[in-house]
Amino acid sequence: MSNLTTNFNNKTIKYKQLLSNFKSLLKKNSLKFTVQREVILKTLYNSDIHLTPESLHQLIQKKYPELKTGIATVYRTLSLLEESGIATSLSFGAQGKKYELGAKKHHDHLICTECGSITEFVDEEIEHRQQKITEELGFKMSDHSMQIYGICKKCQNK
Amino acid sequence: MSNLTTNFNNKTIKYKQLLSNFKSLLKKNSLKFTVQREVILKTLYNSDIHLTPESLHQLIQKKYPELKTGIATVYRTLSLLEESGIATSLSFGAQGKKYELGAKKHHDHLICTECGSITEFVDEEIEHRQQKITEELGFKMSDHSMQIYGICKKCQNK
DNA sequence: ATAGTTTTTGGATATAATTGCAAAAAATAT
DNA sequence: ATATTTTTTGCAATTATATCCAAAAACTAT
Repeated sequence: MSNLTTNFNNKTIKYKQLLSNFKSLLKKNSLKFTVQREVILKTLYNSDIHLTPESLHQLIQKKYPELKTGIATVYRTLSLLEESGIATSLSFGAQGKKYELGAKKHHDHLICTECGSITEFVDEEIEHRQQKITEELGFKMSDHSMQIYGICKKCQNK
Repeated sequence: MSNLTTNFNNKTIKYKQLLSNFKSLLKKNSLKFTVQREVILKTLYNSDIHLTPESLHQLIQKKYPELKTGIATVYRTLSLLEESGIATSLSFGAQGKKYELGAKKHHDHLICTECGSITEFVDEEIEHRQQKITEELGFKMSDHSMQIYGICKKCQNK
């Protein structure tokens, strides 16, 4: 499975800092810093909504048409970002996956199964428990992801 | 590919009970009870490992060749089972999805990124917090999923 | 049991995601 | 700077997953 090495953890971060983290991650794993990878990272950073690989690809094609970035590269880079903990993906069953930078600050997700909206939240207590549980089981945690599915307030009032 | 699963707190329900739940769910939603749906449920029930749609399909074809169950039906039924909370899927990035019956008792997952093994666990405190958080946010929770990624004990000692 | 209605099915088709490969770009060595 | 090595890229091919549709099966009402 994944064999990437990472060493920084995720806090709210300026793009410059993020980029520098990304670069050192690449170097550490003998990967190359390419203009496509940068553009993908930057576009994700500048988007405040969760993007699908497809929509991210379209955004990039429109903004940087001269690059002719292929969809395969978008998929590959998103996987890379996810494996290294820089981005996170949310599963939407039939509707595919959506990505976001996980670099802001760690948080979990409430997903409305009616309208697809995503609400983020952080709960220290849960984070704590997770740490404790993994320790008890002799597991060395590197990452986690949690989603709660249900119906949001708006959709309940319809 | 590794596959061992450890169950803690495994309150397995009887197949008869599960089947009856499934039937009433179908009726409630004006869906029909078909032999294909039963075979898929039963095969999932009888497997103690997490199955991909593809491997589930192969198992069924081998055991019930006269049914000529199509892969599309397997996918459709798995989605149905997941939506209704009877089964859960775990994402494995490039390696696709794996399904299990969620009917035993709710649990979360520790996934080893080294060997791919899955360990299940339940933590009441986390379950509690989840409930509380969703209530506070006016959300009506129907389901949730949590995965912790890291390195398992075995793989650490290599 | 039979006929009428509704839903599901398998197969084909369409879309999403991944992978192989030769050419191109990036890093390294000279 | 240029040549050599390593990795990435885009495209095409493949595999995974979802959807369309006509025929078949399940249910309902007689």
